[in-house]
Amino acid sequence: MDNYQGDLSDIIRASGASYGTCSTGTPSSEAANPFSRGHLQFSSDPMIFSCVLEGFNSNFGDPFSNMRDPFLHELDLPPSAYFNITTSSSAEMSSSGALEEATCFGGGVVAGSSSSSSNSCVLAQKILEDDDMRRPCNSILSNMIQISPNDKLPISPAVDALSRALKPSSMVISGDNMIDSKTSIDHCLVDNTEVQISSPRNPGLKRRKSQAKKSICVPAPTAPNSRRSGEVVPSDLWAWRKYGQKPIKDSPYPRGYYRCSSSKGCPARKQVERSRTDPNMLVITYTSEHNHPWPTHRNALAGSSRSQPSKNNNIAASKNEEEEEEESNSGSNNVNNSAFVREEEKQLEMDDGEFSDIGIPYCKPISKMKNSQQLDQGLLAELGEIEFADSVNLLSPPQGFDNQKRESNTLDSFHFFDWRGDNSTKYHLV
DNA sequence: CGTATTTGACCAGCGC
DNA sequence: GCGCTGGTCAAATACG
Repeated sequence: MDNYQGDLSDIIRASGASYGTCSTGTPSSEAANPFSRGHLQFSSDPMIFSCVLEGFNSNFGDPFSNMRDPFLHELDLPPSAYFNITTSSSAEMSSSGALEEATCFGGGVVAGSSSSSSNSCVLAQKILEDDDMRRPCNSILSNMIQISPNDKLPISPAVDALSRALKPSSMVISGDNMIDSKTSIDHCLVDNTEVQISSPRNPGLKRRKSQAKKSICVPAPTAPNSRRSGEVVPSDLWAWRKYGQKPIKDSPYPRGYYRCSSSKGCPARKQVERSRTDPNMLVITYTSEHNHPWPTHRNALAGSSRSQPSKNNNIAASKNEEEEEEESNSGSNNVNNSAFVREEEKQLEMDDGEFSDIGIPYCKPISKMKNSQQLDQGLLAELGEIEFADSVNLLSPPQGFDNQKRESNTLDSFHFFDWRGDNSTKYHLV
């Protein structure tokens, strides 16, 4: 059981602000490792994407269980390589409320197309197995690729390969042959887009003892998510309690220290600080592992951060966000879609007879779809801005947690990532 | 009143 | 050994 502590790397998240679809695949020959393979695929239509996760539990009954991304056959990836790719919209795209985002952990290939906009932003992270954690679900984010509009910087060999793989309608980011953990490239181009690579292995940051760390970089939410400081921290599935804040040398931004409050005595820590190079990005460093399963019931988060809105606050906050976004995005017409989603999710909730006891909003889990055919374009067109972010239901849970989760099945992923702000997705509430 | 956050103090690792 | 810096503790404070 300890071998599969839930962690960020256990998550697959896919979201589409406007339309999206996601399906899960069956175990392949690598079934022994439920995270052995997976990929996300975006269609050329910026409004539609799909994700296919291979090597996952077949309980989802996905008719596309045997589907494999053709790119998979072209890549020989070690099982220890993990990827996270996030594509987010440009300013123009976000102004219309559109966002594409996908995260794939667990090894394999991440494939997909960015939005049709030439200045779309892609954030990809290559995750390599940490020396200290030779387990499938414990990986270290060793590299980060951020693609943002910039046509001034020279292309580098490593991401030249990336750029070749990143086609307008289909892009593939593969593993070790692209960028390894020792990559020192800072910038390069992909389709006239700057690719910024940063590594958490900052020589200026000394390690306390020899703790394994995983660092990720996420867009900094813009909506206040913290009580006093105004600092905003994207929340995740775990409950974190802030226990300290320190100014960091050579950085104008302080670093916040958080410990897991989901379980008493959990050694998991995370540090949140703004990127020195891009204040719009947050660098989150996870230290140690959780010694407990994911919180399976809202009560398990009793000690969660106050900055994470409670159920009523969630609704209110979401409404406010929608209102704010509607105000800022004059072209957006998502109100009706939101209502539709609520009804849809209400029905799902009733069908499953769950979630009602915890009284919290949740993102529609992909596994609750009767089958992936429900994800056809027509339905998705109505779903509007729904985000398929229920990583827990989407993914096979970590080994050992499977039964527990099936029993409780009340795990809510609402807080897995609370990517608010101009370029973030929106949660739709029940 | 319970809980989360803030913040100064303290501790530990590392380089000189 | 000393100083610097990062990480943690815990009392004070704020919030619901």
